[in-house]
Amino acid sequence: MYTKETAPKADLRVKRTRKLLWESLMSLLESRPFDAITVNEICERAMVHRTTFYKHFEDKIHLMSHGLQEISLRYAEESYEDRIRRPIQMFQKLGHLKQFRSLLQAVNDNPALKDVMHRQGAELLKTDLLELQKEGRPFAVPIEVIAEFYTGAVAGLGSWWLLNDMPVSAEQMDEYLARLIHPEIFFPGQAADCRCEE
Amino acid sequence: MYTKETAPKADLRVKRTRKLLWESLMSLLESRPFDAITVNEICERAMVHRTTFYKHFEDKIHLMSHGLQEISLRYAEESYEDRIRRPIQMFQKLGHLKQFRSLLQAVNDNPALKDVMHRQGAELLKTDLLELQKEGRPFAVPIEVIAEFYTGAVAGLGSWWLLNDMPVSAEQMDEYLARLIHPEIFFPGQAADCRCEE
DNA sequence: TTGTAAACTATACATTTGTTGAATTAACCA
DNA sequence: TGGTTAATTCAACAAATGTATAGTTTACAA
Repeated sequence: MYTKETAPKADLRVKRTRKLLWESLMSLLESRPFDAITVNEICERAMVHRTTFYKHFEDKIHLMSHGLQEISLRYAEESYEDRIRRPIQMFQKLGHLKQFRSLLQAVNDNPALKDVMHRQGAELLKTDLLELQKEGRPFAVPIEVIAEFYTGAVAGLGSWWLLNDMPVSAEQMDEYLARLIHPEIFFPGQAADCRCEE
Repeated sequence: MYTKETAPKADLRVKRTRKLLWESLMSLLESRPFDAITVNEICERAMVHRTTFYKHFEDKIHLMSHGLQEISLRYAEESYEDRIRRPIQMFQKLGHLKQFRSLLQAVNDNPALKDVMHRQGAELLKTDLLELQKEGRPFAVPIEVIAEFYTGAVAGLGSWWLLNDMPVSAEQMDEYLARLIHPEIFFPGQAADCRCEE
């Protein structure tokens, strides 16, 4: 593998090859589930030789992972509060962009891809929490534990929601989430709106 | 495939074949990760022809899934309260049985297997919650949503814990979990011990 | 005990995956 | 613009997966 994920000063050819492969995969996903797509097909449509593919990515999972990473960077530009409070809505907003509908579906019905997304989500959340901790917010539990807990919960919920064809609205899902999550987790001390008495 | 998962009146040969395949896989897992084990090897050690394997299971994931199912049936005999309140400890107790150590590890580093376990866990929890609901306990959120939320959270936490070589004790993990989980979820109304002020 | 249905074995095949080594092409930079 | 380097292509290979078909064995029950 020449350059793998990290491309310090990407050659024009490298950028083009990756772009073609990614677009090919996205286009194939519109008609077929991820598992039914072969590396060969991706390469044919991208007009890139199969050995070239393997010089960039270990397998199609890593191609997806690479693409998801880039999307998640864009996603990370949203405010922390929005990400925390309305994760399912954010998620859905992404899914509404036509280009991402089949992508989300693909991720959701492939455990390995779900795993990739889970990891990316947890890392993102962890850096956010670290930031808050530096600002002096007192967490009763290690932030790494919080990140894994919350990411797992949201991922589980989101996965179920997608798998069942979104039986309720994204707003409703976030509302459920707000009821299920302990306010102390993200806003320790200031939990005036604790729902215990509700 | 002759009989697949459901064996109404299992032939002696069927039972034997499956037992041999399962034991073979378990034994191989002690020396190699799941992904490094081939169907061929499982069959060689089990002294079962490869085509026979495929007549019982789609692939090695399904063989594992079948075995996990049986273990999870035994696990389900524990009390509801224990399962809910000390999931990580239960999990670990299982891992302490020598026969299950490598199994847990195998599940944890294969996303597809984690997914299988997640689904089994969620189903188990859902039936428990349904039971409680029938007894008149008022849930503020659909029990299916609770089940997915909690299963995801516990799975995320457990996975992280195993992946990082159990940096803290199982008791400590359950303690963290108790702090992170909103008491209202499982014990609505009776949340006298709400930790909001803590 | 014996017939039969089933479970199992055997052989052969098509696909996909991932790798290797050598030849070719094209981006870059001096 | 031309030389160099790195990316890409090409051909060939090994290993694993999964399937199809035909033949053999064996558990079970009549």
